[in-house]
Amino acid sequence: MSDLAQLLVILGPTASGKSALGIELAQQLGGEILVCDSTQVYRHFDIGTAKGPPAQQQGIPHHLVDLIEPQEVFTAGEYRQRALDALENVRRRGKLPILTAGTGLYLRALLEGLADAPTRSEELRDHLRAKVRARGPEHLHRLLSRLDREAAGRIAPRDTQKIIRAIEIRILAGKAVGEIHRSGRSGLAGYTVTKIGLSPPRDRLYAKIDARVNAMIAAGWVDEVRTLVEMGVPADAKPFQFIGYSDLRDQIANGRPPGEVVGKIQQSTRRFAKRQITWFRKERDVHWLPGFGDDPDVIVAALQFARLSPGLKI
RNA sequence: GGACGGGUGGGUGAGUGGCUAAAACCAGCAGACUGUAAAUCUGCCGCUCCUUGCGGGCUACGGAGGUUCGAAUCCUCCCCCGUCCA
Repeated sequence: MSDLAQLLVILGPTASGKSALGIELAQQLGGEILVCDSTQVYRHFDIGTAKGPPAQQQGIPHHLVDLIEPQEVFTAGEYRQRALDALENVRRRGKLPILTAGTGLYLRALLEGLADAPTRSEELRDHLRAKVRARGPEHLHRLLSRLDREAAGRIAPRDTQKIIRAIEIRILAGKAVGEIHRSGRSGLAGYTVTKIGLSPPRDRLYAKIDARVNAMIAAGWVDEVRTLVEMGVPADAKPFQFIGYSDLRDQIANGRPPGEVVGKIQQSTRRFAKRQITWFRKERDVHWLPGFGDDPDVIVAALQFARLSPGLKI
């Protein structure tokens, strides 16, 4: 028991104040931040992914940010690997690791592990995607039915992305997805995990999101996008799929005012927040706090809860 | 004052007598998701009742009347909005 290190997780939808709370707790408890966010691992995509500028970080080290270049593809497996390393480093320094998590899949990959499935194969995927273009998504679903009936029953006929992954696993591993999943996965060992969830009221969260998008624009998001294009980041680079980036890029390319797409960006962000909420709802053992992470009451409550949790020596 | 065009569910917008609680899209809500996850996908979406059924009731297409077995759809009057002529 006393050998177990503590890991504090702060989870919640975008704009709920995870970073602010994380920094506050890190200061109070001697911690460092581990970011669990699929977008912040990309370098050069800063404003739109809400990376806190150094001034905001109060000297608290932030890990798992700016790991790769825009052209690279990142995965949950890769994240898990890097997060385990980062976690170990923080622990070794005797600091409290505080994970601020907005990407549910990555959080789960770290805490619960991933099944022993093959990594993605770009060649196979290109091939399968070509099939979809030629014959439609249903064709691919029928193919999956023949290869892995169980998976086909679970995946919607038009969910091409998940169908491709299932076929990929079946072909590369020679086994059905279900079989691989049933053989288990190994979660995070050696840590006592304490989870704090932020769940501000929906209407206030949405208002905050709208305001934050405006603030991002005011902070020079458009120039950031312009620079990315000038740097030669290809239009199909993964991070251009992140909310707002391709909208702004297209506006710039067409010589239209970026303000036109602000409403659309706010809306996409709200919908994204909703999906995060749905995901986190079923996360187990979360101590939910009904406000924003920079709300003094929430900070007090979070500190109190963190101090009570087992294994935390402060 | 006159001539046309139009007023449909939160929005846009189809629908010209029954197959219409009303297409489609958007928004919203709910959900799925073990290697692209800020991705990808699914369901619901007037109110209400229950014996949850291709079930019942109620309300609904600017307003009020009328025609009809039956009207968002036809007729009359009225009220708004747009364009044009005076």
